[in-house]
Amino acid sequence: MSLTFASWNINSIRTRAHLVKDWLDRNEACTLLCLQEIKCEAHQFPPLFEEAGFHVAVAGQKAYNGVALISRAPLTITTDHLPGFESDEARYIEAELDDVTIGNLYLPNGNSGGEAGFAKKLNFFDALYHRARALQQGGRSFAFIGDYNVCPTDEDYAPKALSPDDALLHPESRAGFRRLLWSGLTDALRCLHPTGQHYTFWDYQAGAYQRNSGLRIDHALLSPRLADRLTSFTIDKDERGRDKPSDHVPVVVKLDTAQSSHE
DNA sequence: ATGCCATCCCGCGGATGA
Repeated sequence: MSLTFASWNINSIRTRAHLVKDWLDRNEACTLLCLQEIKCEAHQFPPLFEEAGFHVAVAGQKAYNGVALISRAPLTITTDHLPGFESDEARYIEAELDDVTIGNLYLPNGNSGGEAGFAKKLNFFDALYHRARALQQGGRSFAFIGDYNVCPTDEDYAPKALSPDDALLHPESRAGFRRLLWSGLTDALRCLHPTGQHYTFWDYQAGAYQRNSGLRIDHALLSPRLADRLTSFTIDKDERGRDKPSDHVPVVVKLDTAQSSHE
């Protein structure tokens, strides 16, 4: 069957629960929404989604980070942390939806905390690579979607939107992303739109959105069989223009019906 | 120019974000 799923760094779900609910109501084809930076613990997650019939799974923590899944279909949670990422920070939750495994991730920014902070970012990339290998070896179709906090190439950020030494541009950050591609994953946006500016984040400061001074940092990486089913990747840029928006916008992946195997 | 803006915390300014 076809499958549509999405990712949105919401920058506090308690502040923007109504925006998410409105978005879900206008995007009925979206089966699963992956959220990052919910910035609360599970018991603080707004109840309106479950009250409206959605299935909700939360890996939360106080004040910072936190990821969640909001689904129209029942989910099986496989893990609420990324194996091999040695941290208590809530940055990963993974679920099975039919025959597809979805990993929802919030990668460390890497600009704070000095060398240890940047090492944490690289550690997450390394753990994600090993998670990909494990899922591949288990024969699973999977997608890693979320806020990767990396601009993969110079085409993925507006001139002067970041300082040249920013952790989002660091060669080792980009190498971590490329290593996932080399393991066989497909960058869904670049598969369909090989060139051009396709930003997913605009800073709150200095009129970045009005100047289109953005970044492409929210990505979906697809395993080979899912990449074969990819039909569209859309960036819901209009959400950035709403009242009190997140600084990120939703990205939506559509997959066609799986082909049945012959012989 | 490392601020501009926005979130969180049992706040009264600081850490974090990217």
